[in-house]
Amino acid sequence: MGGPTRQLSRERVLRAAIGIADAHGLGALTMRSLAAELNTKPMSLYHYISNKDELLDALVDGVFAEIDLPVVGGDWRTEVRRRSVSARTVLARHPWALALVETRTSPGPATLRHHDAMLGVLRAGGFSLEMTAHAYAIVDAYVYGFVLQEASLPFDSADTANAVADSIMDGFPAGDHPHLVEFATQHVQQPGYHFGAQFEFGLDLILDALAARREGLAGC
Amino acid sequence: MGGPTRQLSRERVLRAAIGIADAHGLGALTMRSLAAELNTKPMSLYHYISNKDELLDALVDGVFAEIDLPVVGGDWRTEVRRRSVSARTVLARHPWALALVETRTSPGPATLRHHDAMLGVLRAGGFSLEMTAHAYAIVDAYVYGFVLQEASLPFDSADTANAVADSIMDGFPAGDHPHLVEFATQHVQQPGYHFGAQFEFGLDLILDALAARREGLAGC
DNA sequence: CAAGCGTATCGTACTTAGTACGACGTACTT
DNA sequence: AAGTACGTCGTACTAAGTACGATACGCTTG
Repeated sequence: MGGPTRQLSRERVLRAAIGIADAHGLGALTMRSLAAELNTKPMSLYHYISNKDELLDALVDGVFAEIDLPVVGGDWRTEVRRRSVSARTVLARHPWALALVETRTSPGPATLRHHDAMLGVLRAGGFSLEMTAHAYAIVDAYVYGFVLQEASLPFDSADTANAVADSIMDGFPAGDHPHLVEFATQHVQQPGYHFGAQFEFGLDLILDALAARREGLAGC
Repeated sequence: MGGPTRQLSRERVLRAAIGIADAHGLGALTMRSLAAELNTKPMSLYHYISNKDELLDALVDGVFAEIDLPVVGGDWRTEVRRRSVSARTVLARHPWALALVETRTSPGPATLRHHDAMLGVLRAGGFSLEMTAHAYAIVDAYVYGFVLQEASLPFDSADTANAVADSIMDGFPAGDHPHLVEFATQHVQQPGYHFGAQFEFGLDLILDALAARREGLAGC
């Protein structure tokens, strides 16, 4: 876009790829669209990435790099909470990333650094190895799953929720799905409703529960 | 496969599609491969599905249909637990389903029935509308996220975990990622390790925490 | 300055996938 | 017996990934 065509670079390629995926979805990210965005031709890209799969791996790692690293010295609850909020924000900004995570199985450097920091914070916080495994699995399951739900919501705001609900309910006998109807009309379609606002409630609930079992002491 | 080519039907098409996705992944599910599996030609399929997108929608709904429906009369904790374990089992059996969930935004009949039952169980269990929203969001985030993690693990068993860990650590200065190394050697590579076994621990932790706040009473 | 070389770029074309269009056959109706 | 509707499929167009090899540009070396 504008200006003389600068030299290509792996950096520029990756940045442009993220831009396309953010703006138009993963489906719009093709070698051709990527080349066009960079004012070049598809085959020129293959000097910086060996194939599209490797490009996708790099994108995932790039997203992980955007997430706040927890600080190993600090209070475990504070650090885990901060990085979880950050992870959720970042993943919501790049909704295509989660779909990729599921397929890619070769973690990049930023991903590894991230995992290492999280494990370090939990261990330093007094969690046993086994409880560290539990805690990390639970927190990440929650974060990923929450983002996944956000991404698959058929609506963005209460406004569109209305229309969507109506269109879905069409074609079903009235009285079917009574709880869904109650939920939609009495909760989702209320003024201040915003699905995303629930994130921190659940996160704190989970962190509380983990704190209570940090060293194996039973519940309350 | 074998026998005279029976009459096609939407049922047979969907069943074959699920079979291919289970066996060889979503990527292997093409209109051509699907046609071949059914001893027919690609264009014949279009009499039963209007396009591939609609096929994918139908697949997602088919997967939801496999999940145990919670019983609205029963104890909320028992029912939510049972259906969550079932959901995790089903989604693990069809690992491609989660990737689809993220893109599809028009829920099918089985999906709606499922949501309705879950909401009903929670409401009947004494949860306020708001706490129902929280509880459902948290439980499902956990279930989805856990399955997502399982699906993206680079290994299936402790055996392969070993090899994978080694190959990943190659190319990094020794001493980098100390916590990751500790975690891998002291925990993941121990005899009985199995990531999936953590599922119920986390689920119970979350259900305990929800029970404690069911009606807004503070923590312990 | 000329010759040579490595690297970045790109033109062409092959392959796989989704699917539009319309022809064909079979079975059931009238 | 003739028509009709529906299921089937042959052909072909489009989009996308990428192999192969040619080209072009800039830097080194004699």
